[in-house]
Amino acid sequence: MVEPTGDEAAFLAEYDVEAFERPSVTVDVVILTVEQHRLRVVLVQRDAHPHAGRWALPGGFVGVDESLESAAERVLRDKAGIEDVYLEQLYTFGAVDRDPRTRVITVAYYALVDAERLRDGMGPENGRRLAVVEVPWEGEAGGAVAARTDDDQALDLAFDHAEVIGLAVKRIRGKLDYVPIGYQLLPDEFLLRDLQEVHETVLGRSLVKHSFRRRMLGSGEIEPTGRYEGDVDHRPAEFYRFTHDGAV
Amino acid sequence: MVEPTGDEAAFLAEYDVEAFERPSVTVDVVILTVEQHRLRVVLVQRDAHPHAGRWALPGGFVGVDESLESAAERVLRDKAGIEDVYLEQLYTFGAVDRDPRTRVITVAYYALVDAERLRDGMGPENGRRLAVVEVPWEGEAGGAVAARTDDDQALDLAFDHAEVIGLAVKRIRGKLDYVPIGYQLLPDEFLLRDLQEVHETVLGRSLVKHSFRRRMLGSGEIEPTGRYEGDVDHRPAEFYRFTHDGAV
DNA sequence: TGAATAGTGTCTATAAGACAATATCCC
DNA sequence: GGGATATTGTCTTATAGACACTATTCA
Repeated sequence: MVEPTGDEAAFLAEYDVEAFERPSVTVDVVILTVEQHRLRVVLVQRDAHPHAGRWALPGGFVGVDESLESAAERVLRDKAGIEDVYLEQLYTFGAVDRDPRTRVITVAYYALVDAERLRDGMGPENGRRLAVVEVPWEGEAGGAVAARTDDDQALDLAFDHAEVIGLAVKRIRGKLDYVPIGYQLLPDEFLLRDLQEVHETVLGRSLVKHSFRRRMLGSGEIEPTGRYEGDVDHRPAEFYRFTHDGAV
Repeated sequence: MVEPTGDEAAFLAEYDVEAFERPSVTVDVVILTVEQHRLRVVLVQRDAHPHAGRWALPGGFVGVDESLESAAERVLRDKAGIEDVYLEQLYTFGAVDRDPRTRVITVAYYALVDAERLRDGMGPENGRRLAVVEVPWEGEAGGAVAARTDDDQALDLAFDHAEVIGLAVKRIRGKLDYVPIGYQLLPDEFLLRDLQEVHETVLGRSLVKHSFRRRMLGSGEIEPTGRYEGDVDHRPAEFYRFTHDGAV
């Protein structure tokens, strides 16, 4: 430890004039889920300028006494009413003019949530909705995506959020192949058919059933529960659960 | 466009009290290279508190009128004397206490550079050096790494930079398998032996020669030049170059 | 029995590791 | 020729797609 004066002087010397004016820092969260074979994202409608009326990712400013992850968790809790979900940092967007008001750097996170946990309060009457994500590119090409209503009406996205959501899609497409993240989008017990549907929806392409089963069962990431679906007019499928062994 | 007053009012309303005090934002760049079968990183010695004397990643504050990427390029130019290199954003570190002076959020980037371009001015007498990165984990497990001199002396790393460098190693280990980034660490023309050495050094494990050749040649990412090494006491190897076709 | 979906067998193609052979240079 | 490294051949194993077959439920 050194005397405060020296500390301060050294700090100011390093902190050059150009940087004296500080950018604002926000977090934006791409909350993704899969429902009805469609990839969906939570959007909130802006009521203030700029981009009033457009749809944006839930976000908020980062307080000086909270970590980035805490800020993202706060946004999830306050703006989407969910807690304890898979949450990862995505990318930090820092173009100078991305917010017309002032310089705002945003640290984007993405969350994966079981659709059942997002049911409540997601109607447009609350100024938020679960929009359909339309991905105009294949594989992991990347790029902006579009948001639509269930009736296929286009939703105007605010700021650079079309790019942010696009990057989240690209990221999870890449991760799906080697990290067991599919179970974040499903309830605790699920059918292999459901898991395959989630994978197909995220990847945007169909998968070969037998290969998919072989890989999932051979990975040790899932295990049969011994319980079977009922009330169907065909052979009932078995429920599986994630072991969480392969993930740790 | 709306009248400035309304704009300002709406902005302030959104910008709640907690966030009034803004964090500082910096960029830190993990400049990696491979030399003598060792992974290396550019470090600069701190002369001011905190962590005076310790070794840190080159970094700097982000100006309010420059993008994050521009800031990272400025750091590369000013603190390492290099330009036009492979540069990608790595992760944003935002723990509340990661800098004891004040709240500093840092956006980390990593750069991959051919060792030949880093030769000049990298002696410790300039307060910078090309340190050896020692990775204590296998595969993509991740975690902090250590920095050492060529004589195996440990170098104290400042702040959370051991974690930052570790994440950069994890990231490029993951990317190496499906993105042609090896050529960023080599001159324009190279031997397959050199490319394999770079891959082995980055991955921290040895590779099977025949399989490596098959994969690289079959990928279409590299092509033979027709030129061969000389002055060796064995069969000379052919030089190859990257096609840049597979990358675009 | 027929419709529908679950779950399995098997063949082929592809990619990687193991092992070995051949090629080319210098001494 | 002998030593050293480059380059190629071939066998085996593992994995994924293609295709087909069996299993189970309900109407």
